[in-house]
Amino acid sequence: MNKPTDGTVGKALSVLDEVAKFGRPVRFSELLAGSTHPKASLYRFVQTLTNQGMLSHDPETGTYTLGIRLVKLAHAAWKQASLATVARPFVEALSLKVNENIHLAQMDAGQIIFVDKLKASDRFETMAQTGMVAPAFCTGVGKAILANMTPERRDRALQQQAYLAYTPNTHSSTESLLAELDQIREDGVAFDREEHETGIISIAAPIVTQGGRTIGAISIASSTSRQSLTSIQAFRPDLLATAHRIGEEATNWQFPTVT
Amino acid sequence: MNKPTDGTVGKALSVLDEVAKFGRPVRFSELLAGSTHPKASLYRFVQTLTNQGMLSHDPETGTYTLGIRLVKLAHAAWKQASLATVARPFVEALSLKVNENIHLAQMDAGQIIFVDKLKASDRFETMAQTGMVAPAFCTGVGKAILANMTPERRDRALQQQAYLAYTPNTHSSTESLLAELDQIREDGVAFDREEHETGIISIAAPIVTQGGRTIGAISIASSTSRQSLTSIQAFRPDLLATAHRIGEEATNWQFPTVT
DNA sequence: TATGTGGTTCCATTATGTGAAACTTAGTTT
DNA sequence: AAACTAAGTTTCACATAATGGAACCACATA
Repeated sequence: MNKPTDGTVGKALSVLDEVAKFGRPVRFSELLAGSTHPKASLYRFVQTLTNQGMLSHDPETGTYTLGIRLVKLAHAAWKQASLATVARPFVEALSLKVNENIHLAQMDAGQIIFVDKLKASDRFETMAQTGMVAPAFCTGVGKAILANMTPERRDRALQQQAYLAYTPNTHSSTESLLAELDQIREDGVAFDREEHETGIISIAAPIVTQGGRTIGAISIASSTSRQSLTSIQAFRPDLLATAHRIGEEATNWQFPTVT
Repeated sequence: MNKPTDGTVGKALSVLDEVAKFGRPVRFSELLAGSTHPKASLYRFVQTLTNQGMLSHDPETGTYTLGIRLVKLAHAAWKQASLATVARPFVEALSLKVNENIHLAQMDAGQIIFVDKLKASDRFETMAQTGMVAPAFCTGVGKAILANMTPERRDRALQQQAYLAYTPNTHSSTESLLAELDQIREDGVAFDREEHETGIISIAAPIVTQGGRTIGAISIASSTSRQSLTSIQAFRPDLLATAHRIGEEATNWQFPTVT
């Protein structure tokens, strides 16, 4: 579960994950309980992180939460790092055209991270979702990415899957998943057949640079009450076109050679 | 400029800021140029951060960007840490009622960080803005917070102001600022009189817990073409009411005592 | 006043980070 | 093709900075 922990920095950063895992303000002792580090060491980590602004300490309640510096950094990350910025116009266009929810995702440590989510309907809900994580093996975007990664990376990612049975349709082993991945690679798109959440389906396509690197995926998601696995097939051309355009754009989006 | 750098962790984290500052994918040598660390040390930091997912390395171009792990963490931060989550319903309500842009901000290291921004008009632009930073001394939210901090914190924050003249109306010294802060504290609301950006004005109120701690600010922002410094006075009651409600809510929002 | 629990500090030990310098590519010039 | 250059990577002896057991403090509750 814990990364092999490289160096002091690694250990300190892992504390951030611990805090994140709680999802609420957390006492030092609670952290200590779930931690492998001895008291004094953990204490120092928390101290350091706090006056670095990565954690914030509420003296009134004696609790820690993730710090706002993270929000600041993430904003920069979101803007510079990735897909999201480059893809925005295309995603918006697609959202308006098909009038369904669009998800844009990248992979990290075998997990899917949503870097953008546009809801067709609700005006406000949009933001709160960026940064959410989901398992790769049972989501459309996840499978689309897995199917198109380099074999080494895929193997590593597959190691990290947990195969929880979220719904009756969820894959339960690497074997069945691998079979589908082959088929997805051939077909060009992946489907979420209510594998992560009952009633939610999606059609997803990988985003590939012209150099052939898979850098993310985009999906059109809907509910079984609005669409069916058959009807969402209709989105295929628009989805693939959009994914392709984003891939192109991402390729050219190298930083302007300043020298 | 650099924080007093506590420990190895501090140094490593400062590298993240460096990368963020560029706002685009960055070469190792570029980082080295702007860094105080010797080559080998910086190299190790970058290595560590990279395989921690805090940076990401594009082997094709040999550049580094901020990693997605930050986005993941920031999501958690945004949800658990702060204001934003608690304040959401109130902010939305206010946004709908006054039909102007609402900003929600917190303070970090003398800077304003926007933790939520709701645009009255544009349906999409909302997200991209969370995490943005702005100077405290020339924004409505900034002054509202400064005016209501504890003296020690305020002094520290004032040290960190740069007093750039963004517009003709921008404060240029601590003295003039302090005078206004007194008046703001008395009045209860702060105004941005085109001090940060010409044509943009706002009315802001601090968010204070029942324990008396100022934890952020909320503002209604508009353009001089839509509103005037006089007309936005009309928002005062709604703004104050909302700020007060959020303050109350934040006070009670201690984590459920689990033990 | 005792007893316990969560939080903070000490300090001798040693593991870890340090950085000058050497090396390895890859790209450019003579 | 050889000679140069610049960017990135590895090495290694050294000293700083992290470590963690244990003692200590503050504040509850009995």
